[in-house]
Amino acid sequence: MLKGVTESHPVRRRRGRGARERILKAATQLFTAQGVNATGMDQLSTVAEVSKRTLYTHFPSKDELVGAYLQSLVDALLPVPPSPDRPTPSPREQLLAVFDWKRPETTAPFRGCPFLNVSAEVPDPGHSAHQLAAAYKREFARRLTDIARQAGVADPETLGEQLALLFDGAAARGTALNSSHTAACARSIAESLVDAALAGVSVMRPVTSSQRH
Amino acid sequence: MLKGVTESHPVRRRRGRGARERILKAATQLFTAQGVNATGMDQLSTVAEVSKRTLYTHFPSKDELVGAYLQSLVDALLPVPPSPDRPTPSPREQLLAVFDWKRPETTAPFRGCPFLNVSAEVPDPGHSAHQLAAAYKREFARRLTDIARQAGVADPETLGEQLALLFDGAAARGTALNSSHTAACARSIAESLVDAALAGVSVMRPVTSSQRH
DNA sequence: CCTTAAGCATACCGATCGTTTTACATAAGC
DNA sequence: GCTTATGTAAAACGATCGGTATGCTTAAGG
Repeated sequence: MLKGVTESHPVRRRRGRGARERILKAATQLFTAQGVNATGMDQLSTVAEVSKRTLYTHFPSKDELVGAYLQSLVDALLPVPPSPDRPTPSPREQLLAVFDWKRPETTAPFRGCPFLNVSAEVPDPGHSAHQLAAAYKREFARRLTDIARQAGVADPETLGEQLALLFDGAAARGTALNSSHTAACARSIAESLVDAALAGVSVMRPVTSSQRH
Repeated sequence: MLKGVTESHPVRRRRGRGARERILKAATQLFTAQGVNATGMDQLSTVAEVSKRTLYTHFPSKDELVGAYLQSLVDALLPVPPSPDRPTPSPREQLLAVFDWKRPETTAPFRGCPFLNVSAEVPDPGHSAHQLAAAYKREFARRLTDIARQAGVADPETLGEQLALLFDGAAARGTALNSSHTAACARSIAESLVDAALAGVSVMRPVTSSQRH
């Protein structure tokens, strides 16, 4: 249906040199929205406007494409620790920022965290995708721990792990209930945990200007 | 390999009338341990020691078997609200009991909550399995809310939703990290939430003997 | 320009999936 | 003990999966 003008190869115009970027972009869209198992390589090549041949020259297997997809998400989704050269919000704001979700304007079903979804979709703990997801989840908690530690929290490891667990709860429950309202619930719990942890800081070191907003 | 004595049909002995129970038992084991997508009907019939013919006479499709599997889990996993005829632990213990996980003695990978896993495995929110999981998750929170309400908590809906979110966080994070240690982290948060909510009760109604342990 | 690296369409492969079919066997209840 | 509902083994179906092969086309850089 809606075939091109002639009958040889005119359906899809050649798109030039940016095949790899289009593939990764399509993988991000489809894997995130549908999951990795429900997304076939045929659909992926169609959405990316790339031939399967080109697809497999850039990524020799689906597993490798999934790996590249997850790797590309790491840089985009991990909370960044405060750095001296960049103006940073308060530690409280940094820790709570992970609960401020912006839903895309689409009507697509809500799927909370791609890494959690991959963990459930690929049951084998030895699979590269599962291990990448586990590594991300550990790193996610570590970043939060670093922020908490730099803020002078007494037990930053516990707070980081607690906030990460709250995030995962909001994400997983949001996926199950097809809603993002869970983030607000998680954030309210996180606020009390962060405030309680931050309340103990002032007795250890004086309150700085960036302490509380 | 390891075929029977003769060469016609002697491999598996006939098991008699309990086919449906064996099927559901095998489905519970395999779907929970491997996920629904990674479990094929062939493996299922083998583990259940049931022919595929019998399998399909009892459950006309895999979707229906998945539905029966999820339905059988509902009764087994939902926390029960306190009833006057049965001796019940304190509300605090009831609410926190959902975080006491008993890992099976196997070396199988840990997969936190079957309903969360199904939600991630079946992305389509309109699919029966996804909707069954969503219904369970809502009912799970409602049961916790009921317990909290009967305990006289000021805002039982919020507490129920918070505890459900903590549970889901521990389950999802446990699946990703292949560990059940997340339950302890969730429980510690839950304890402070429950204790804080329960602390406001005594001013409204006198503390009963079952109030706190 | 013109070469050539890169991309194109499409048919096909073997494997596996859920499901059906065929022909046969036996446990359970009267 | 006979009947029959219930069970069995195994092959095969069509669909779909990840992945490959073939042959051709074109955009991009010197």
